[in-house]
Amino acid sequence: MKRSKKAANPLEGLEERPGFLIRRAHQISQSVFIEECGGLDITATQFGVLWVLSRAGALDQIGIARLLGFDRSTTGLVVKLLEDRKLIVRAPDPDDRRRYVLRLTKAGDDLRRRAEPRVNNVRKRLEAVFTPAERKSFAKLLDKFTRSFDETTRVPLKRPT
Amino acid sequence: MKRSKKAANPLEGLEERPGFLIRRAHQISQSVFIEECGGLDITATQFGVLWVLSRAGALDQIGIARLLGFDRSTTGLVVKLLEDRKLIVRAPDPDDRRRYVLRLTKAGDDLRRRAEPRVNNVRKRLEAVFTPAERKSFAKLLDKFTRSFDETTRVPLKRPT
DNA sequence: TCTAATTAATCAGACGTCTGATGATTTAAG
DNA sequence: CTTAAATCATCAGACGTCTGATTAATTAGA
Repeated sequence: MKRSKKAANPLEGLEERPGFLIRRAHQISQSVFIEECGGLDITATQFGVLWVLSRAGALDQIGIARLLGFDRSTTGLVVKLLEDRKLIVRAPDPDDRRRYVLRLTKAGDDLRRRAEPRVNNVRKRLEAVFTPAERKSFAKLLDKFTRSFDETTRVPLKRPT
Repeated sequence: MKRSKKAANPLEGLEERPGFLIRRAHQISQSVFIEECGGLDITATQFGVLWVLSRAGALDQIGIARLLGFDRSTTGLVVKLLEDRKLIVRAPDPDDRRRYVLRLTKAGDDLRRRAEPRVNNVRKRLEAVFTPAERKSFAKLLDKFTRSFDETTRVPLKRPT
């Protein structure tokens, strides 16, 4: 009997590695977002900033980073992009001259409002592959996973519980 | 009774959005990888290429992309990087002049071998937050999720089952 | 008070990722 | 055989992401 040098599946075990699967899941969720929000010319990251500003009111860059778990540098770049597109405005904070206070403009809030239903659609599409029980379990496990590592990241998430 | 304009948690619901949690999980898994493999100067993506070449033997860029689910352009850039570092070599395929056949060099395989235990450690660390049952469930759900969307991605994964 | 640690923002540099386009080659259809 | 479609590689351009450094401002400690 011949011993085949390469097994039928040379990549055995790949589909069990959490790192690999998470990367793939992220790739998928990004592409569904782009698909759904294509016409609006907005990315998931950018929407996150608009969304958090509409929910939390005025914030500085670090505030946004803490709520969304973005890196400080990343946040700075995204904010600059949104400011250039006049979707947000920056004003120096009179009480702390290191800071700039960010707010949504009318255009920014309009875009956020138009995007919101599409973003909900993204969620629906992503969750559609699961049964209700699976959906719940998936969210719970992801939540546990991310919370467990929160403190080890450069920007620990500021969240309840 | 006062109705407060902003709830205690203005970001309610964020931690249930799969897109958000997946992004965060990816961020975490990347940073654990870097932490663990820091000294070796290799990223998860680069390791993926070394790993797949050691498992599947010689491949062209598209072959790698299909096995790992990388974009063609991404693969091209990563391959170039590894080639510059002399971890892989490219040779024109005599049977198809559009292709280049990629192989690990000795240095590339050495690096892969040194990285492997650390990569296993990454996995252990990521999974350590779960009970065995949760671990299994998490992998299963991620697998179902990624498989379900496979065909909608630019590079559908070539995998068994 | 004066210094030291902390914090906000920014920048340079590197890598990953995708889109859309192009050129070269191979394969399939007439 | 010749043309059209598919395939591989590559490039330009854009955005996201992180690291490490710097500058400016605030806060805490001696």
